[in-house]
Amino acid sequence: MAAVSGIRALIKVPNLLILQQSFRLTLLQLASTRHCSGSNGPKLASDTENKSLLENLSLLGVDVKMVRQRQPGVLRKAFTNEMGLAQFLQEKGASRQIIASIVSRYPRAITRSVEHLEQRWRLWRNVFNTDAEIVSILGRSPESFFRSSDNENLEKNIAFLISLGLNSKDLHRLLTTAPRTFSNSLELNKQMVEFLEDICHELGGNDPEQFAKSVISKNLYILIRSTKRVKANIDNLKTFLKLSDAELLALLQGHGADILDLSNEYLKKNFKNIEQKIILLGCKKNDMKKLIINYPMILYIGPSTLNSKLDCLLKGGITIKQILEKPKVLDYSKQNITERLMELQRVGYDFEKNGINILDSSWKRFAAKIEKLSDLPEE
DNA sequence: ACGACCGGGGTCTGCCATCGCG
DNA sequence: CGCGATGGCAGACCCCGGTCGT
Repeated sequence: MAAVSGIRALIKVPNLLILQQSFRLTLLQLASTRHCSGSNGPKLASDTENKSLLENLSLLGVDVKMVRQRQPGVLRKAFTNEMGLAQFLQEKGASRQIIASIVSRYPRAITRSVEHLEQRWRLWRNVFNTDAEIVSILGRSPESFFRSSDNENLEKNIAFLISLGLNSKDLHRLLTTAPRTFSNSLELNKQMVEFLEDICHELGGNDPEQFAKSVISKNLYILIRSTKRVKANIDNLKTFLKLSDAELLALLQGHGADILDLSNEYLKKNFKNIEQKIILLGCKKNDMKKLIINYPMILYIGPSTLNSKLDCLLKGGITIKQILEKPKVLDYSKQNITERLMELQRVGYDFEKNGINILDSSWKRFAAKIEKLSDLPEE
């Protein structure tokens, strides 16, 4: 123990002095030289936290309690690069608060060298136009950027995704929406793509590559789901609805892609709920198939939300038959539906005569319509 | 001029489990 | 064993407007 404290003291003293004088650059260099030793010596002190590190983190405004809770091992490391990281991020335009928040939420970030960070940043910049975009994603999800230290893998991933035919706009949306995709191992991403291609093949599709690409661009989360989950959902859809191969393929290529990443239990639960609810409302079991094929996103809506939307529509004078014909009206929030129904009632809108398409339009169009109806003399 | 049809766009992490390695 | 890397999970919609046929 004594020997270890000695080593700690050697590191600690210069750090403190330099910090007090605010010579950040010097500290940075010091930090990176500390890195090079790559020693595992501190094993001896595996139960002790690095005091100078703790001090640095406090200076940066990091929530040390959170760090301790998330990745306690990081605090015991002798060699870290918190100041280098902080400076790096600051130069990219991150505020002090953002930096503190990033380190608090993903402490391992401070183990990356500046060279590593620069390389990784460059790779991300292949997809993003500005540093600010990247900073905003790091603020949102530090883990996505820092969890992997394998830059080569990242580079290969980007190349792989491009090779699938995804253009730069797709790539941009993908990395913005599901940044974790890029930290997956290349192998994992390949597995999902191959899985999708196999599905297409099995269902008699003639362009598996196009199919995979289409599913990915429609469901940007698909690559961060397990093939196990996606497979179970596909199997369940097929069984529940007794779909033919061609029907299933069409569903998956269309809006059905979105529901593949629901958790298996949630999908089942929602399916059962829809079935129960519409039977309660006097529909037949085979209305389900048409309903879901026409509007797969209904499976996305949880039981309480869906039921209250339906009740709301029914109470507003719309029939379940009309809803089955135009299920897309369920796309809108309950709030939105309620407000529209009130407006429509005010102007005496006749759903039986005019249908319910008015509910499936933008507010702008809706308001214009209402205005026109209000101006019209009552008959 | 109007409305039905249809597709697209936004948005999504933070935690735990497991494995391999030194 | 402890750590880093990686896989996997639960969570649970909403809104807009181009276009084309009439």
